[in-house]
Amino acid sequence: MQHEDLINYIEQYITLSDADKQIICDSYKVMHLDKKEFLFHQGDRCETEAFVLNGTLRVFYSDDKGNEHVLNFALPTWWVGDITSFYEGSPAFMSVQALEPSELLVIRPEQKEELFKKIPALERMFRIIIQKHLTSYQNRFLAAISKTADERYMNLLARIPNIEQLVPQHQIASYLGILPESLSRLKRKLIEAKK
Amino acid sequence: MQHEDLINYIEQYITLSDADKQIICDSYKVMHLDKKEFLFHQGDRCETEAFVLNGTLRVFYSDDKGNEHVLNFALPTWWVGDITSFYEGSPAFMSVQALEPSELLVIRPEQKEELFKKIPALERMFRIIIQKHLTSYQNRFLAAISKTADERYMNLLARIPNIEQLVPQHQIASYLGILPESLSRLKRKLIEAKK
DNA sequence: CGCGACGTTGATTTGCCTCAACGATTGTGG
DNA sequence: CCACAATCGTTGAGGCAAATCAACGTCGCG
Repeated sequence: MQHEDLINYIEQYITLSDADKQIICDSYKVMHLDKKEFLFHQGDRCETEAFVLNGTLRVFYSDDKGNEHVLNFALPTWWVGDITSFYEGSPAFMSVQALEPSELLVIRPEQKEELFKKIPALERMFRIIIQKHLTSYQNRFLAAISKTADERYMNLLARIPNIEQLVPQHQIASYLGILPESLSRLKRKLIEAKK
Repeated sequence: MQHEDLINYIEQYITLSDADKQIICDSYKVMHLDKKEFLFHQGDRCETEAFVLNGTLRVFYSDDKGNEHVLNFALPTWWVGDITSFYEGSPAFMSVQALEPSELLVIRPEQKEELFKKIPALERMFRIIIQKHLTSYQNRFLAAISKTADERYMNLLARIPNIEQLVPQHQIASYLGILPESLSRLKRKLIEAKK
């Protein structure tokens, strides 16, 4: 059953009847992304919100100079989407692209409205998830202005120990807000300091 | 009528009956803060969510080294609070302090639950507000890693032209993520460049 | 009045960027 | 299947933005 991980995830937050589970399975469709394929592009409307079953994705913003900045990664059991675009229909602020072949469970805005009507308790879960995202970006911002790149890197490693195996190094550099060259030097410095 | 500004604000989002307005007026209590007084402290539970009627406040985080970082200001018609602490009862991530004598309309968690039951359309409004906050912090983060302090300062001035009259300069520096000395130099450079 | 809060200026240091070059690996078309 | 291109990580030299440390003037207020 492909929806098993999602059901388990939701049951961390709320209790589901068998009927609820069936509704959820019917609402979320399996979707495959090839490596480098996009879930949606910055500027387009984001019409899919996704739960990652497996694979790895990156969420990034392209600035006016054409530089890409990784806002986040998306790993199994994480949610990915542009909520403002998804709910309000505005152009997406960022792009989402698979770094590896990935399996997702996706839902569209109308279906999500339906789902909320059928299982109102889900509203609470998603509200909490949005709050966590908000806190996460507050922390990223604080780290960006008050910590060195070394500290931010160590911090990332502490949160996602196997991140190096999951995404290429220049994507990690982008996530940290530095250049690949700087991350390379930084890592060497850390290794030499450890001796 | 002290709740007038709040009613006007809400009516930008949803339509209110006279009965709704009465409910809102009953739910939000007027609160006064003296200069330097706190709405709540980092680490405490945030039991008040506030709508600013007038005055100026700062939202800030104290890091492990004791340095304070301004996450945001709060000006008339802005909301201020720690949503995660407010809803989940966790310790507040930041502190909120009045920079000037300020008038607020405040609500407590239980009252807000009541309010949502009576006027469900408000849930939608607050969801949109949270999304805007999320987008705002994404932008702050991106600016912090990809723009110079000059650009961030110009950006702030564009968004809040009279910010210099509202808050002292070292608070602005903190908001920008730089030291007061740097902001002072930066401003002189901009003035000289203009000549 | 005198103290503390605030802003300014100077000298020096540091963290990361910029530009450039170069191996190693991956992947792709002939 | 090989050859060549593209992608990725590393290393070096030099530069710049902002931090750091320190000193000083001004203003407002108890």
